[in-house]
This record gives sequence, C-alpha cells and structure tokens, in this order.
Amino acid sequence: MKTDKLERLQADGWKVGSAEDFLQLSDEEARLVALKFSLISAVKKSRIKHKLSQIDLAQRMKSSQSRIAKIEAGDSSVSLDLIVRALIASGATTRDIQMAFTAK
Amino acid sequence: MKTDKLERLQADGWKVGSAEDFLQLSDEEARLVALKFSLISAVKKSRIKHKLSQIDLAQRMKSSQSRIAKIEAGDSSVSLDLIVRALIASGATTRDIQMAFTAK
DNA sequence: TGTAAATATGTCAATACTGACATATACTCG
DNA sequence: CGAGTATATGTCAGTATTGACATATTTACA
Repeated sequence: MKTDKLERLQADGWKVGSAEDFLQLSDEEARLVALKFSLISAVKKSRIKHKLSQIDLAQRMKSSQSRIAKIEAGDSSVSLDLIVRALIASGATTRDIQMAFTAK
Repeated sequence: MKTDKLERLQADGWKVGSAEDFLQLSDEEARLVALKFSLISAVKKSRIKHKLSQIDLAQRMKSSQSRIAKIEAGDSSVSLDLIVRALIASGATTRDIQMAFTAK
C-alpha cells in the first residue's frame, strides 16, 4: 500500500498506528480493512445501479443521509454491520455481497 | 422459521419485535441475521479446525475468552465486526469466508 | 469417581457507533 | 449566473458494543 494512502487512512481516523506498525500490520487487520473498503465500494455501486439517492437509501434502512455519506466516504466511525445493512438495503443480491467479500 | 427458534432469538435479545413483526420481518433484516449466524458457525468450525481454544483465539485477536464464547453463542451483543475479526484471526481463508456466505 | 482444561454466563465501566441536525459544498440544467 | 437537488462534513446526546473480571458449568480423561 502506498504511503499517501496510508496517510489518508490515518487522517481519517483509522487506527493504523505509526507507519512502522502499519507496515507490520497484522495480516488480520489488513484483511479486515480491505474487506470494509471492498464492501463500501459495493454499496456505492449498488446504490447507483438501483438509482437510489443517499436519502432514498437512508429511508429504506431507517438511517440518515449524512450517515450514508459517511459510509461511502469510508468514515472510521462506521461499523461493518452498518455497511452490510446498507449493502442489503441498496438491493444487492446475496451474490453481489459474496463477490464483494471475495474481491481483493 | 419455526416458532421455538423465534422464541429463542427473542430470549437472547435479538430485536425481532412481536411474532407478527417477525413474520413480516423485512427481507433485509432476515438476511442480515442469517448472514451473522452463518459467519458465527464458520468461526466455530474454523477455530476447531485450527485446534485453537477460545483462550488461544482471544489472545490472537486481543479479546477475551468470554467474548469468544459470546460470539459462538450468537449473543446479541456481538457485532458483525467482531465476528469477522474472529473469523479472520481463527485462520479462515478468504475462500472460507466466501463459503460462509454461500452456506444457507 | 476427581480434577484440570475448556467453555458458558452475568456484570459493568469505558469506548465506539448511532441517527439526527445544521450547514457546507458540489452538481444539474434553465 | 441562480435555484433546486444531491452529497459532504462537523457535532452531539443516546445507545450499543467492548474487554475484563468473577464465577458457573461442561468436557475429557485417568
């Protein structure tokens, strides 16, 4: 992973610790972060595909527009639960979710 | 889903609301719950497969034995984040995780 | 049987996540 | 250029989730 991306992650509040820690970041942590970003990307794609605005999606899942924006922005305050909820509510099929999990 | 299972879910703190609500439970909610349980099952399988005790797994992911027990018991206080962390820390491969999604 | 290891259950203070709100910025089109 | 719509950002009080701990129960096996 490139240094500028690392800096962005840190600036966004992701607890990656120091650069040294990050480079030694356990495979487990790295995989979890990668998984989250993969699902986030799938949320945005699915929402657009189904022609839903952030407000539409927020209403479907009883959340708020600002929270959908935070999900798609990769805000560190967003849980995996919420990401998957959004993905499901956006109309993604089980196969879509599976592929998001599989994608590197 | 059978009534006794519904009662167990409610007793365990899952917010499924009344029986009527549950029967009308949105497909979204049902899919999320199903996904969680599928992943939980995968955690237990993977931990056993890799010959790890709950204490071993807890140490790997810097959690505690009691929390691992709660994960595997399907405790409603456990987040999807923690379940996936456990799955990854237990040694499950990306393919294992994918299969957990595929499993009904 | 006994007993050591593993797993389960209950609690709680600390922390993380939440929806809601206000407001700012960006994007369409006329 | 506006005006309307969509998305982004910052904040916060309420709620959910956390690791840790004590303790109970189950399991494995001599």
